[in-house]
Amino acid sequence: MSVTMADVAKEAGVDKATVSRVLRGDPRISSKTREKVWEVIKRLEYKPNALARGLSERKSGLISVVVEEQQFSGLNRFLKGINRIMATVNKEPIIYVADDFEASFLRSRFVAHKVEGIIWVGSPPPNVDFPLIAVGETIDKHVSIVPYWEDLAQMIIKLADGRRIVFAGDTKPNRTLKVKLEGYKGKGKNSLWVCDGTLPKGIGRLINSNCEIDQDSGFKEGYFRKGDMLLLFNEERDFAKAMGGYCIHFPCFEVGVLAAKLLVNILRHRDVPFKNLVRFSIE
Amino acid sequence: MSVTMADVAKEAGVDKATVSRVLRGDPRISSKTREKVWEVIKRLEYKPNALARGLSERKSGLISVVVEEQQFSGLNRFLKGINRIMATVNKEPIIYVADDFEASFLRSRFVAHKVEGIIWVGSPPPNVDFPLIAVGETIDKHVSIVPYWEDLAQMIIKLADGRRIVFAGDTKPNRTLKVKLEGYKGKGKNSLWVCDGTLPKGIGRLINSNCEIDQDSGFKEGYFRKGDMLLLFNEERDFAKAMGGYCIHFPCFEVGVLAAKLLVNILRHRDVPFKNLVRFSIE
DNA sequence: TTGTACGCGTTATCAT
DNA sequence: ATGATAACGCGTACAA
Repeated sequence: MSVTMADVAKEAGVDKATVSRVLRGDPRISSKTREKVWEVIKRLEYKPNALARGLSERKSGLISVVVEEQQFSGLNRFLKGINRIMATVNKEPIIYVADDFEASFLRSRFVAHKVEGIIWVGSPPPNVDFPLIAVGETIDKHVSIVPYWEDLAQMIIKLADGRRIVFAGDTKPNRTLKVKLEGYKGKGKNSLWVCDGTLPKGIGRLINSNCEIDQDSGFKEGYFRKGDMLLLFNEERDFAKAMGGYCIHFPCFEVGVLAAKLLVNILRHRDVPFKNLVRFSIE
Repeated sequence: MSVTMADVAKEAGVDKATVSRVLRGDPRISSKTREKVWEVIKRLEYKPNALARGLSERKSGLISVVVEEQQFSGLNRFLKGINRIMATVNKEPIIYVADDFEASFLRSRFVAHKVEGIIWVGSPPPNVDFPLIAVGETIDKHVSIVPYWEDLAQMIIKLADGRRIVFAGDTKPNRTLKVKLEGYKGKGKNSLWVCDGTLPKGIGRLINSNCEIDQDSGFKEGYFRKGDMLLLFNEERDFAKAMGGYCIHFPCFEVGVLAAKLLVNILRHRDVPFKNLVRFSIE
């Protein structure tokens, strides 16, 4: 049996209500009793029961983080960002990596636990009746955090400067980015190439730069020419560097912090910007 | 105001207690009232309040997942595994990526929320008074899931067969693995080499296999020879393949499932194996 | 088979 | 400035 408010009250010789007031920093409590109560609280190592508090206050101190996209790399940094903020406001994040789950299932869980708000990475279902931060897509009627794809595409195009753009590595560009890059015309045709599975032949020559390029490769797929621009993502920075390519970086931690802050502000009924763009960087 | 048990009771013309019993599958309820009650429950979309239930039952339906190691790649798969199991037993995982947090802080949160158990990736503090599954290290008096480093080291050594072992890529081998590999002696000295930052010169030649190896490189660091064995981790499988190296794979999803199952069994007071080894695979 | 009444640990509304 | 008491929503021993 853990120590309750009643225990503290009895030990301090006051009423439960007084303990509650001390705990919540009620100003109209004499500093004498306040000190006495705090002393007992610490001595008995009393910790308020969040369930009882929640039941009484009609809020749980729980928020939920739903991550749809299994491929979301940098999840640890993202969650760390969320933790960083939520810890300061005494809210615990319940996590769901949800490729598997029906929206209705999740909803019933959230309703049951009186979750106060949701951070949803991916496409939240329509008509969510919780405070919601959507990460990744712009959602009508919800605050959203969206990668600034347009900006990224333009950075890439500018950097490419006519060279063929080649994506390699385990993380591939998503559909949105590919669409944004569709307009790009480098020299020759096939000015954008997303490798799947294996690295293009010839890519090693970037490193051994004294070698000649395959004469027959041209702009054909399957061959990497020295003039091509190589692009990788987050985790493969070492390879990008080693191969003289570029690495696209998405600030997952910062986005986690932002999402958490936005949600906290919503819970406090403050105004928040509806659409929040996050810039990539290219290194 | 959400619909409560009392609402259901009134609507169905029975007592709250009866509704509660129906909900909990109490066998001594007439099938007639049971059906009636279920009908109302569904019609009103009644969802039991987890806070009230928890307060009454003295358990919250919450467990916690603490991930210490910021570098833990495959976190999404791991969490997905945990979700998969926990969803079947109606437990919600609270997540903490905890490099930042004091153990005492975490403890107070867990006590407050009446967390039923913890899955801790990394090194849990001593004297945790929660049911605990430790992932990554063997902890006295706690059930643990540990990577089978010994086995991995031996697989690597066997595969290397005298070749120099070279780790490249953004994910590096940890201390434990390096220690296990210390005994390995390949041809020449420096038979193990962990690249940091940039890829070794010469690595590209693996792909362009018609090139000659740098004559002056020998076993010196900074140069990759054709005879070397290249090793990468999880996310960099494409590169490993492309470069004729190997990729070490740790089954994060399965470990998540295992951790969750073990914890559930502990909560049900079943016997569980104390030390659970998880094998790597090399592809 | 079902209803009554109390307890779970807080917060909030009255009093005093 | 503080105490008494009624919610909050559910489970359960006891009674019927």
